[in-house]
Amino acid sequence: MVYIRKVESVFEVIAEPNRRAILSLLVSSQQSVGEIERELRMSQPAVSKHLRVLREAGFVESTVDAQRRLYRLNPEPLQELDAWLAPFRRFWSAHVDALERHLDRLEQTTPTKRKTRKRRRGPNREGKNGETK
Amino acid sequence: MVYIRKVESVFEVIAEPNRRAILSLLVSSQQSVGEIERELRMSQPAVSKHLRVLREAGFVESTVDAQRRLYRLNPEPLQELDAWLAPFRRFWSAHVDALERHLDRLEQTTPTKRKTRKRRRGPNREGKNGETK
DNA sequence: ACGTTATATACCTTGACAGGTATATTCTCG
DNA sequence: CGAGAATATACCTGTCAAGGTATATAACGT
Repeated sequence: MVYIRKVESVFEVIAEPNRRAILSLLVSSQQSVGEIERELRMSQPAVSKHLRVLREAGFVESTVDAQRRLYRLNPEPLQELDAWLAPFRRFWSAHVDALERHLDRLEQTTPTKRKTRKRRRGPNREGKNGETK
Repeated sequence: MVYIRKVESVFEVIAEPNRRAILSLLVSSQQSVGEIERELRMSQPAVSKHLRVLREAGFVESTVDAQRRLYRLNPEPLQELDAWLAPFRRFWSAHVDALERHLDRLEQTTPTKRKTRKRRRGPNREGKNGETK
């Protein structure tokens, strides 16, 4: 029975609601297992198991503090997710632009009160940083 | 037998690799089921089932073209995901900044060649749009 | 050294999901 | 109308993940 090391993808890891809760908790500060257990009202083994998954996928790191383990966030996997989103961001900005052009045309042909129409914003966020992974 | 409408979370939907592949395919243009089937080399029922999940979760919409159904992307669920990422982005930008400050201090105390050190960038992207969702 | 606290792991059970095959449905065209 | 194309659905099955209980491991304080 050859053991295949199960490398869970970023997506599978964050598919689990409790794991997302843990991540959201850690975004403000590091926490011990017991603290997570209490704040999220999960059983201790459950917390430990989710932390293991998160750790093996690189979402969190831990340091030892006597009997406690302090877990803290590691951004890389979520940055990967962010990178994955890039093409879709381009997609939806393109669509917002199209909609705006459409509204602009409507406005031109239908000269109504001509009140508030938000100004177009610059070259659509996610500037040249991010995305390059 | 009361049917509970299973509303899959954005995260569960994109946890499936084939579904992500479909989304990536649709980002460039709309496609029929048959086209997706061929391009991704999946069975037709598999494609239909994934499309059903994607449709019910709002990731895609379809229009009828004779016997075909053309599926196209709908950005909202992915925008939700983008919004979920916001706090974590703040987290990792903060850390990049901390790292830079650290490096700056190192540089000060160790006056070496003093060559290229990138300038700090402004208030960390994802300007006041997005996120408010 | 001992009891206690904190965390990890083993084992088991249950439920969900993804894929396959077969079939239903719907449209087109001759 | 009938054959065939395109898509959806039903049913079945294997796999796997998540949670629970019990237990192991390790470090603390006395």
